[in-house]
Amino acid sequence: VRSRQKTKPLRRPLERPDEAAELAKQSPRRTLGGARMSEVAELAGVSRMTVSRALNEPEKVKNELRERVLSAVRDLGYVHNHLARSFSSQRSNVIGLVLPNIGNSIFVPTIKGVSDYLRPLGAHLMLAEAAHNIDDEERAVGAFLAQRVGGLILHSREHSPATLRMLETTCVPVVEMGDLPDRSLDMVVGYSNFEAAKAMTLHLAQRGRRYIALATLNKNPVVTERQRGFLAALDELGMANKGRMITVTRGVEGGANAVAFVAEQAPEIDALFCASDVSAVGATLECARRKWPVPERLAIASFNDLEVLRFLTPTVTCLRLPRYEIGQRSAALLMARMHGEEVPAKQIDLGFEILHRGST
Amino acid sequence: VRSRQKTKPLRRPLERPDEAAELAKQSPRRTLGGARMSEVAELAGVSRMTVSRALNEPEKVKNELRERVLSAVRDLGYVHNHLARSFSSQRSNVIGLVLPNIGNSIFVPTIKGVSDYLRPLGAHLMLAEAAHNIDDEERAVGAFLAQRVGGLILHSREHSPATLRMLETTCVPVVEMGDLPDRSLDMVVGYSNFEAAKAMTLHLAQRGRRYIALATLNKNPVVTERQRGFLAALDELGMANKGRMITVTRGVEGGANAVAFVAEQAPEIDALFCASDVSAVGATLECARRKWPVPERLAIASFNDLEVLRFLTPTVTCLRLPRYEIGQRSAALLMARMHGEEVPAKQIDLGFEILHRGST
DNA sequence: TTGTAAGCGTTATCAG
DNA sequence: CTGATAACGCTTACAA
Repeated sequence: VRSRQKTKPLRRPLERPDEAAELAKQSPRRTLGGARMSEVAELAGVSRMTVSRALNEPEKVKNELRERVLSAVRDLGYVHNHLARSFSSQRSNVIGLVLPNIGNSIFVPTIKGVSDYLRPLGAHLMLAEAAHNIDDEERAVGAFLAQRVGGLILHSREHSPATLRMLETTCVPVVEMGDLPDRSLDMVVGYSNFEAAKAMTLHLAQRGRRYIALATLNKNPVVTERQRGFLAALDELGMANKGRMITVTRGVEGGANAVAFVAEQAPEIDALFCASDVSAVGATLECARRKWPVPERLAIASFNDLEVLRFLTPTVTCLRLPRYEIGQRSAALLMARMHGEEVPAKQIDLGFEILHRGST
Repeated sequence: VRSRQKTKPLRRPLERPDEAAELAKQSPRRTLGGARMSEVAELAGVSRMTVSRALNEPEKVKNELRERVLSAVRDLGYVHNHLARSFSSQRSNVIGLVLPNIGNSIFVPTIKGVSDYLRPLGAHLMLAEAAHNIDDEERAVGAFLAQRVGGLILHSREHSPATLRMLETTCVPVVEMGDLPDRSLDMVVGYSNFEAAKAMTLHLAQRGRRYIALATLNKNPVVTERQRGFLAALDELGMANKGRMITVTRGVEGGANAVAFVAEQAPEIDALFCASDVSAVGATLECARRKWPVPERLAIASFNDLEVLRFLTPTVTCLRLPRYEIGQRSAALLMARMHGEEVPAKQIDLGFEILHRGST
């Protein structure tokens, strides 16, 4: 509780020392914080603007004054109010990241990539979830725009008309993480699910596999692209009628079930391409349980590069996807835009790599 | 670009239609967004306050007016400015979560728990990383306080003096996620690493294991507690001289190395308690590679309940830790505090559970 | 139930 | 390089 001097304080200062506690109980808690910039200015014997400059553009303030300001900041334990700054400057250093599912570890490297890029720039990250559906995304985007974030990263390809309208009218820079090539809002960073799936399918064929199965989750845009890539590869190989697509549930279990399906319903299949999160782990372990030699009886390939895959027996071939880099580059593009820089490429394809290992 | 009416506009409106683009190039991009509340008010033929009420406390506005306001909001594509709201009301609906390492999937359920709790309340989540060190935490906390978050969740036990001071002077509600019991800043949610480690060690002894090794990462407060629990159990069993503590590197590899260590340096060991992230996976796979029967040659227990553990051969015994619940409860406590509610328990022990499976 | 005026703490702008 | 002042867009407090 600090004393203020105002001619006519509408929000009067507290009179009694215990009044603070009472107030806190009555009304929602406040984010007051400690000293204000004007108090720092007073203590340092300068104007608020000099304090503001000393904090934001130190080089524009003479050494002596800057020292005095910074020491006043320390003495008062002043914490620069970025909320007021954003409000006043109409410019925010917070960005919003919308992910399909915060609970999916697959996105961890991406979040980390974003976070690592933002930190040294003094920017901050807000996280929201849009459970793989357009309306949730609309809510998340709306909430972020309400918070007046300086930029947005969306991990999705589809947006509701209302989302598009909001994005358009607010002119907030947006980066989409997603499949490439893509008709984009503005900037996109990602890799091609089509090309990646195709490349891995070709790899399996090249390793002598004749009957390849693709295991995916229920249809969604990403799954569709991977299926297209898979089919395109088979087509190119003249093996169109030898492919099979199966749908699995999420998790390790899904992969195990896929192997069970092969055993029971489609014994001709000699390669399983697991294009859904951790299913390759389940598939490999299930083969071990059934004492199926991998890759002789069933070759296994994974879409996602999980650390465990390197430690299974046999080690599992997978795609290395640029998940961390996607986070980094998205953040970089966004920050560049937010600082008004020219952004050269509008679509950045970060590619992928096949890590050939024991399972194929 | 919208027109404004001011008697003396310091920040003058744009005159030419292409001026916006020019401005955007010169100066950092702005978060302007579309219409303002006063424009909504004008269109609806009411005062700003009525718009504000219609948005924040709809029940306090007569039906007809509310309809008119909401329809004006739609027509203008107005997005409520929470930045200005927070600034004006000195109250924020954003909370900050500081994690030791955003890149560690272990924290995913916790983030998800926080996020799931906040979403229906219309609150938002900012994420920061404090690479297991006190100075980084200080920076993260400082940044969050600068953003005037309404509350803070810290995943750590130790704080720098400057952090403590900031927290104290700003009076922001804080929840710590961490070890229990703990001398806390304010509120703590977690489980006891000591008790969990002790319980699992007792379990291993009960399963007939005589020489138990504990594999941990390099010393940190959590590791220390787990080691204490391990030693306490051995002590209680009169097996104090039969225990062994080994340090491993992060990742699957660490667990594999632990098994190699047992094979080469300490063959008497018949149980390995992996108290560091995914090391139990590595240990189990390495035993398979060496054709060591588990649990006969080496029993394996894990501290963390990873999904894969249920699918390895044998399935791996582990602790179920309340990671998701910790996120939820932390958020719940924090929101309660932020709304000025009485918070009954200051320390919430969410306990743990031993999931007894094939590896022991 | 609705409206009026002051105020939140900073920065943009312009003058010195 | 520094300072005075208005403005940012909303909410609080109070009056009608």
